[in-house]
Amino acid sequence: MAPRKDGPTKETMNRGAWTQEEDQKLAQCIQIHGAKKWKTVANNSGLNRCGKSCRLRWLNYLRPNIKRGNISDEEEDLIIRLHKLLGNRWSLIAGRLPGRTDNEIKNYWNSHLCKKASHIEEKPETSTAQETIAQDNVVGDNAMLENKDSISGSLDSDVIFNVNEFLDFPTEEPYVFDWVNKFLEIETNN
DNA sequence: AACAGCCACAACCGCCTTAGT
DNA sequence: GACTAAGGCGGTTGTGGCTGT
Repeated sequence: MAPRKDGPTKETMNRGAWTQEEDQKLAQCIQIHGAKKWKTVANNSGLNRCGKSCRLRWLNYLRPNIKRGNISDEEEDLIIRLHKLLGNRWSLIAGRLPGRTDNEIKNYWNSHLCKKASHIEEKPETSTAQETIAQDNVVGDNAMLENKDSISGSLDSDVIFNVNEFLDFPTEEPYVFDWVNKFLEIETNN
């Protein structure tokens, strides 16, 4: 590692909850520099925050089209199913839920659904074939993701499906639940 | 009213990946 | 190809608010 340039250090960096004023400054700076160059944004915003912190604040709270709170039953169900399929890949799961962030889903999972899901696990009679399929595919998830440019199937499962269909659906509202329905159809057709 | 315990959520930390030189 | 900085992600922690005693 090269020696660090002078600048705000961990000790001098502003930390903790964001104020309205900071949010405004950040939003203005992102308008100018874009929501990508976080180092530049952090340096030019006048905020004594690191790029990571700015990024997180923008992605989770200031970004347009963010939905806050009130996760619907449908969304909850979708999260549970996606989690079965993808595991703790929060950003991927969030990508299937328009307006929701990975942090929000992660928090929601840890505080609400974790117990709920484990409770469901304890009742094997309620688990369905599609859940079994999902479990199988979680195992091969990494490999599948690496090959997501090609049509691939699960190695150990009888079920063959197109990874692109699972990961590259449009995230506009009506399509999201179609995606789940499509997923469920696999089980129905078996 | 005061306190303790619990819960939800915002933010930070550390690791890994990617892009640039 | 090696190295560095920055971005991205998931895990974890800190804290404020709520509820029960």
